[in-house]
Amino acid sequence: MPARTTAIPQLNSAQRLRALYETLAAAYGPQHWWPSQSPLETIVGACLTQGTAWTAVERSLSNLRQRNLLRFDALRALPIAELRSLIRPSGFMQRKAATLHALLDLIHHEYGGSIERFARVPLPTARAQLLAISGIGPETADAILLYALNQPAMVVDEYLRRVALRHGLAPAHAGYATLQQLALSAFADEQNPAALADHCNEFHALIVQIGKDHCRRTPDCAHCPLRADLDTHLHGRPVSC
DNA sequence: CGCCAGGCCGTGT
DNA sequence: ACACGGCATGGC
Repeated sequence: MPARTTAIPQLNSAQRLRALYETLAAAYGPQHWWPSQSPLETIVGACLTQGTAWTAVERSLSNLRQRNLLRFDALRALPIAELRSLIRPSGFMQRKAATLHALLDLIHHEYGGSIERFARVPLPTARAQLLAISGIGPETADAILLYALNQPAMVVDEYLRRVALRHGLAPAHAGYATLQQLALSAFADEQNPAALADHCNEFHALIVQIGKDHCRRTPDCAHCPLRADLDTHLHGRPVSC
């Protein structure tokens, strides 16, 4: 029994998250998220992707793009019924159309339709305004803050929850805020907000990538890039990912 | 056919 | 505070 001859330092959860991040980054490389042409498109995509496969979202975005409607004023002027029909492919169209419209109204009334200006608002303020809109919950709010407004908001999703649980990094009952703090703790040494935002950006994108590849409800851990480094970096004992 | 996808809300315990 | 069903559509 092998008894490791060299002692492997016991890492705390923040260090383990950081190791997990580095492992994913090495395995997958830069993700270049969010896949969109503009902040407005990012916002629309963030709303449309709720509970929906991204391929379906692309069809909706394509509908809008073909009609040259991925512009703020044009999109806001679009009658709600037409918006519904154009975003139909991504599902939940009633709610999503209403949510999108409410969001465009917020940006119009509070920031003169300038996403730029919205992006300069302090993160907690912008987050509260987003969460006040029916249909925008914590994950969508943080996705908009991070990928459209370049704010250092860590996005927590089901994949991160699964990874954290399976690696013993969070209790089973951990809620959104707990998981967000946990993920952020990996970058506690980063004081620069812009640099922190870059880490948040990459981290969430990597989690989604590995999630799609291996962490579905029926996990495929056989070729998971986290598997090779589990023993050495994460906890020193075999754990499924 | 059944399950799932880059969630959120309202309701019932 | 948490669990659960509904919301809609399309890919596999």
